[in-house]
Amino acid sequence: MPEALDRKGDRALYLQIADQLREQVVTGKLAPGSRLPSEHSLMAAYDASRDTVRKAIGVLKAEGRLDSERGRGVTVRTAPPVERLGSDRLARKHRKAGKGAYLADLEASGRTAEIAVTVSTEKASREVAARLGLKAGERVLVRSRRMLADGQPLQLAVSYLPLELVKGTQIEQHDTGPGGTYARLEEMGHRLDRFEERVTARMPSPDEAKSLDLGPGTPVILVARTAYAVGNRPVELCDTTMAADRYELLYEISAQ
Amino acid sequence: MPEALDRKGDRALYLQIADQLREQVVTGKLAPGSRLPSEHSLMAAYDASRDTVRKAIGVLKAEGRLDSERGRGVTVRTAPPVERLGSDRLARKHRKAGKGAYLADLEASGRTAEIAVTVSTEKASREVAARLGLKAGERVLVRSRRMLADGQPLQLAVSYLPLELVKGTQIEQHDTGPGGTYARLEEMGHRLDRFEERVTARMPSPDEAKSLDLGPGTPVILVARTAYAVGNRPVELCDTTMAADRYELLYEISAQ
DNA sequence: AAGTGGTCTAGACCACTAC
DNA sequence: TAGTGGTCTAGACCACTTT
Repeated sequence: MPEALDRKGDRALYLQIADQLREQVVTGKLAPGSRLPSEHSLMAAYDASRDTVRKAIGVLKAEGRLDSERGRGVTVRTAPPVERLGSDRLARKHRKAGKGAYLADLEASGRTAEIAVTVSTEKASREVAARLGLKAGERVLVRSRRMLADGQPLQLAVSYLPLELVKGTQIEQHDTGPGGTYARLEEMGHRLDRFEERVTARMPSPDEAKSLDLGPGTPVILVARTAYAVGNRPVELCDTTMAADRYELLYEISAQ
Repeated sequence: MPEALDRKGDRALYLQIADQLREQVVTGKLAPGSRLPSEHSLMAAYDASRDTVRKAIGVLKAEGRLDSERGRGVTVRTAPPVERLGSDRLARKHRKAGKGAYLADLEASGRTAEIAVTVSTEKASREVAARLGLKAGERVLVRSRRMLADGQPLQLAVSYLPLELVKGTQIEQHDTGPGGTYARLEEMGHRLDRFEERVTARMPSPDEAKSLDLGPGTPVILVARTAYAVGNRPVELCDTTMAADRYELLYEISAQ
């Protein structure tokens, strides 16, 4: 089955083996969910040492193509279902009456959704202060959320609001009520005008990987949102960390 | 310097070493650009084998925190400059007269920019046909670009346009002229209405890593854009692949 | 009990960089 | 030339899953 390896050339043995395995994965010859031959078989098939075979497998794990489990073997990773997150999710008219948009959308698609919330206050870091237009050291309300769908974690979100703005309001509670934080802000007279989202991606820290249950080779998408009230005052930040293989963000842009 | 390792516990030695090195990197005790002790020194410091030390370093390379070069040593990766890509880059009024927006923006910031373009025609794949509202097998014009700034590759972009729409126009040329493809389309009567961008991220293929000159542990951001003319007809696709550590996308969203 | 992947060691040779 | 990281091997023990 394996093609011949070039043992004299420049390209490392383990990279050549990785190339051959990758080829079989991307062409579907090794179907998603199927098992690879054991390390022992691959050693024999390629006449290579165990370390060399393991290194080849490690390359494909780092690319997010393979998973391995002790005692079970190495399998081709299956693509998880993808959430499409439209930019209209922030529109006023889409603010769900009953629960937050996250819960409503997911349960509409027939899945169980959970959110774990912790609320606290702290002094604004230099970065948070700058983004909210506060003086460093002013206090902010911090709402941390971990969202799950069907038991699987999908995203982590941390919101920051000027404490002076939200003290004594329902935004300090675990449940911010129908329509969520944004609905409460508007009721208080802070009519929202626009949102700004900055998007990038990177590899997760071990903590993030654990709490999002990320496989190796899975990056995270970072969305840093600022909500501006009419008059251009920033009233909320929301930094979201999501599993890149489980999300697709959709933005509409006018040509004007 | 190194703290004691737990040689009995559950956590693997190489992970404990990785933890200690990571701590030094994130706190800045090991500054960006600085060199780590050699593998030999680390072996002695931690009383571990070379493979174990190398595995610890490998963990941090996969996280995008360290780089290594044969003969030179292991260094803390320095953050590259970040391009901010605003969604207003697509607005009609921002269409630069002289050259494409990419070149104009970069040279305005005092850097040298290059684009390598190849143009061809091919039969639309099932996916491209679906996105462009064509029948599978209809021909499309394919424009592939590789953009560099100061010699460093920043992004790869592939555009697809219905051939029937652009046959015999300047869009088939390497240089599409002032204002680029979108300006030509509008001159031809296809007034643009809106763009849709779908954003996600994943680890690069080896080919992508090579042509974007990506270090290990650096994901790519994928932006799949569809340009719609008035009347909701899709007239162009543009799929962009960019180095995640060199880009930040900025979107403005109305609260309405 | 047998088979799987996970960790760790020791040693060898090589290619590259810096001096 | 000395020192660095890159590759490859061989063998050992362990933790876990499957049968």
